[in-house]
Amino acid sequence: MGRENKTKYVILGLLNHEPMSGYDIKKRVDLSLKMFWDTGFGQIYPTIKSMCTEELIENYDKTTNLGPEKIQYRITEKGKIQLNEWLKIPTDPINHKIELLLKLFFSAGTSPIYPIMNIETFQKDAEKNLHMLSRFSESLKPIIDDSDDHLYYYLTVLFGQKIYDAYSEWSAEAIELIKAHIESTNLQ
Amino acid sequence: MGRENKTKYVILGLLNHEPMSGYDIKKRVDLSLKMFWDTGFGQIYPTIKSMCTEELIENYDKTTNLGPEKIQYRITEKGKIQLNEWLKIPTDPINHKIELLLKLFFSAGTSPIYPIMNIETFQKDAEKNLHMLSRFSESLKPIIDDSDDHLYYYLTVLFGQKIYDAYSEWSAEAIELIKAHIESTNLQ
DNA sequence: AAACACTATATCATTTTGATATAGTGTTTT
DNA sequence: AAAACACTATATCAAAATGATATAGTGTTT
Repeated sequence: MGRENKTKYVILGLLNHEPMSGYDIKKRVDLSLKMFWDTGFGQIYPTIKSMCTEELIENYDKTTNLGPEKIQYRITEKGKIQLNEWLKIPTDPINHKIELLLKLFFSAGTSPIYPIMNIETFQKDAEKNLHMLSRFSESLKPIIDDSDDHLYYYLTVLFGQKIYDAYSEWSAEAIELIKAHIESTNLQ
Repeated sequence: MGRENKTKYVILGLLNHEPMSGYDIKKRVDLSLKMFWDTGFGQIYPTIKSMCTEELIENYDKTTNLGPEKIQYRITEKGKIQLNEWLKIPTDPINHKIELLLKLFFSAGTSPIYPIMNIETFQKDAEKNLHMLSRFSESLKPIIDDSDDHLYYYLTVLFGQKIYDAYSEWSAEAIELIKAHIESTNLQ
């Protein structure tokens, strides 16, 4: 999206922890970041290449021990500096892209059953996530002061809990308001 | 993005309400949708072109009355059908892109002042939005049953209130937890 | 041995982003 | 009156992101 490659920082952040291959990066993103960030191979592999020529990361070890050839990368000093610079600069406000609200906004004059169905699906998804997050939260809460890693990981989990809770609450209220609206317009 | 052009539905949705130019569409997006959807000229103008050849919208009136030439478009029957189809289909879960959390996740082992500063900025932005939204909310609440438009518009405002409230709450708790963590590690 | 699932890298078309170019109009400042 | 500025309006561009697909090896199950 013209200007700044954010995937670069995902790769720097992960490689700052331990050396990895492109495939490992994708797995780690899916496991730990997916709740607030996602990226695919189509972005990871080309970015790795350009980061190598920029010397932010470097080829580490071609572990031809087992399975398909795996190219391991590690962060360089230059890469560490760039990561730390990024951590210090202010962050732009979130740019929300919420297709459900776009649909809702354009749903005036149509049957309310589709908005309601869409909101219900949205609510179910939120509750599924809340369920999963509460397990994470319970296991992390007692150990947040053991290390920075635990604390910051917990903060991302807490964020997830807050927003999915907000989504769930909104869904319930929205459905109620739509149903009340149907009643009210039927009475007229 | 491969696959489906969402901007198409933004244009269909807005033109379904009234005929507009590309510039008008951008203005309307900035005014009404920006909280949950944004798009720029670089997407609007090319999409308008392809939608014209697909006959989803059509050139309406070149109002050469005053100011620069303005090209007005209106939705076609085919466009209305496609909009309604889209409103009926289930919506994919939100794909969050929250750079603040990405930074936080990678902030272990660094000075906590930058995470705290970033969270404070985030909280201030949330509270600014809450302020603005409460004004919208107060004026919309009494008239939600007057029309579908009002109801659905109110629901998007309510959504904004719920999430910015969640953001604000999380920010306060996150800062507290980071500060407590600093204390706790200093004591050891 | 065929089918399937998984690891691993890579590429592609399309969409999105954010910036910039161009040009006319209307208002304010010097 | 000229210059500076703000706004309307359309358009294009490079870079980044998305989501799909291609390719190929490995290991397990049918």
